[in-house]
Amino acid sequence: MLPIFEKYIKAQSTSFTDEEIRRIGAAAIQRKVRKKELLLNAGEVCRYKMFITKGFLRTYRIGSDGSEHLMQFSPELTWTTDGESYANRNPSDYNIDALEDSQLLLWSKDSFDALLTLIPALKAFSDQLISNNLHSSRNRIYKAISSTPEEKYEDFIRTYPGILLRVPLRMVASYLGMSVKTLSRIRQAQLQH
Amino acid sequence: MLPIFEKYIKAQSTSFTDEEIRRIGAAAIQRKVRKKELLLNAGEVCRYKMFITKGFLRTYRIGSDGSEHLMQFSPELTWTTDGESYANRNPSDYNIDALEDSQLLLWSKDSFDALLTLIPALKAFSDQLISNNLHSSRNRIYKAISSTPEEKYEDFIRTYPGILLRVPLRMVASYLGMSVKTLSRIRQAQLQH
DNA sequence: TTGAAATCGGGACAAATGTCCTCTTTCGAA
DNA sequence: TTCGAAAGAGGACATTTGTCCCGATTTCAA
Repeated sequence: MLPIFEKYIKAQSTSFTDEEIRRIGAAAIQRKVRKKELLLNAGEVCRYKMFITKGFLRTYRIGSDGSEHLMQFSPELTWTTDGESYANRNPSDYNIDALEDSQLLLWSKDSFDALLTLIPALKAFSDQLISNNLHSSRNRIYKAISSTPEEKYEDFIRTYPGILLRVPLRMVASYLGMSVKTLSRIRQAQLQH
Repeated sequence: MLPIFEKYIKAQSTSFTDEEIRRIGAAAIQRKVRKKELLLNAGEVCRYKMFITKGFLRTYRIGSDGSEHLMQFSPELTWTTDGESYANRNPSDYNIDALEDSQLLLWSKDSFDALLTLIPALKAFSDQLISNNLHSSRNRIYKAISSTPEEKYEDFIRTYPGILLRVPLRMVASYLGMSVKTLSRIRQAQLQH
């Protein structure tokens, strides 16, 4: 798993020395999970920042009526955590589980914080990830309040090509905030062309 | 304006020395704007971080069909900018204008960046603001994909009491991603209780 | 002060969306 | 392999939501 992570880091930023990359990787816990395995249970504190070297995770929340609402897809070579719970050691509102057998690197807050002070380039990289995250969250809000279901679906397949092939439609519908029925109607209408 | 800002900063964080607060304030440009005045025009680069000492701003985006979509309300004692445009000096997709006569403090990226390196407490404070922003954005996404219009409205008046009294209903409807008609129906139904 | 524009509620109607159901196919665990 | 569960399409129907009107009131700028 570490070679995958190292290759990813080098592709993302040229600011790291090889020694720094080695230290970051050395601080990680390696973990393999099977499909459907739970990595974070709502109510628990999210103790780790996670990097997915292989596989596919999702982050979702259970509504008061018991329904699942999918907040995030996390394919390989992306990061995930509940930042709020991780930073403040609060119980999380979210669940994270594996949609496919996956391989992960985990950093506890203590060890990651130590790396951040030790390696300024990591702090800059982490800030950049947060900034990107904020930007894409704003875009998602904009689409959620401004687009029709058709537009949301088209935007989804444009922005995340490939995800559609890996997850059930009901998860895409949940992510987009519409019923499976609406999504399947849209797809049916598009077959007419 | 500066005394208001200084009082705000002291209330938010005890990590600043008086001298640091003075320097931060000294780097700001003071600006007064009249209601309806435009502070950022879509297509322009957002050159400033803004702090509202008095008044009320909004951030919105114009859809391809010409409709306004309200992304953010910014009352007094809050910050606003288009972070994406500000950080990368890209043309912005957003407009920012004044909903009331307002008084602002503006920092250009160059002068704010200088402050960030000079004053570590400011970097920590700024990181905290971004973290809060990301957290509330996630919550807004969750509500957008999981709540009925009624729930969105009730959550809005719970989360932002007071805003409803200061802005036209159509802006609240736009912020929540529903038509004015739907919002007015919900309000009508609530009068029955 | 006055006239134009904006706000907001309401009615009527059409369109979109959700729920509930069935049926078929696929998937997954024993 | 086999059996039960999940996925996904589709029909029927009710509900919700949006659009297009109108009219009364308020707001704003000349």
